[in-house]
Amino acid sequence: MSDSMNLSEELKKHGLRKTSFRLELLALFQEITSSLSAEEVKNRIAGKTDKVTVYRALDAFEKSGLIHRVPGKGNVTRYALCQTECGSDNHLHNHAHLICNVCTDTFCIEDVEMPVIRETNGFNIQSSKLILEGECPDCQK
Amino acid sequence: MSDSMNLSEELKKHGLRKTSFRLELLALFQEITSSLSAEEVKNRIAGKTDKVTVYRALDAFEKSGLIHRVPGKGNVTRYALCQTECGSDNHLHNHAHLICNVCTDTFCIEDVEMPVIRETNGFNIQSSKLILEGECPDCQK
DNA sequence: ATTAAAATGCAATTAAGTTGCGTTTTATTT
DNA sequence: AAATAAAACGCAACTTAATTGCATTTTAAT
Repeated sequence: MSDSMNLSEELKKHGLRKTSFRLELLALFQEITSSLSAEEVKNRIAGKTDKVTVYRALDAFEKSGLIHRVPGKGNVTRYALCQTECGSDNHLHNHAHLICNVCTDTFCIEDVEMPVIRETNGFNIQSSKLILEGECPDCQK
Repeated sequence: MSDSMNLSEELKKHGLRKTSFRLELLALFQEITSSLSAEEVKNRIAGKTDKVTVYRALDAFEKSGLIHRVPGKGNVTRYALCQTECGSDNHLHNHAHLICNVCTDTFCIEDVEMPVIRETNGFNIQSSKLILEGECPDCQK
């Protein structure tokens, strides 16, 4: 999405209402380069917000095409901002993900070429993810 | 692992004791072509086995190199038999996974070529997974 | 100013997985 | 075959992530 569009317009465009929490949430996703779990969101938002509100906002953001789920370590759901223009209908994320084995953060990257597979072993393939696990620059130091 | 080796020998080779539950568990993994969650294991084992026993057996099987974690839908851990010869030290699974969007089962496949990436964006990569989501042959019908 | 839908907060609940601990079973040694 | 130590098991309780129901508040449109 364009940088010229502000947070309120961005929410509105995706059919979401402008509340102080959701403005802060969108700003948070825009400023990070990686991804966030519900708990991390809760910890990074100023003021006390109920966890249910966080979960519901993440659901709403995902459904409306603002953020998408990314793979991660452990059984916690992580989300990252959609780099491409997504909507509730088109929401495709065939890109690579880098997971750091040390800090467990997940980064989306668009510049690693994805293998294109439409069919294999009788499966018809609708989407692909490439997951690369290793050490992120910060954790190598 | 060779088919000529029976279940007891297989367990012993991996430093695990022969119990009726673990024999049944190993047989179960050998007969399925896809993967299992802890709950699915519990449901498919004859007789009542405590869930803690299932979780501990899955941990032990994984650590000893009999099974490995596979990616799946939702936040549940799934396991599949190791196709290659694994041990507690060497336990590498850089292969592709097929996840069915309908039945949510995950299949490991060795015949899809994996991209080889050693380094990107400052990350050094230690392992790779390719996840292909679509519809399995059974669910297409 | 009115109003309906959306968003929030609180309490309670579910689901997956874990921990502690006492008992049973296995495999090894005598 | 008996003794023994480690491994495996079962039960109860607990933790963590996420969900549901419901009443209240806020937003945006009329």
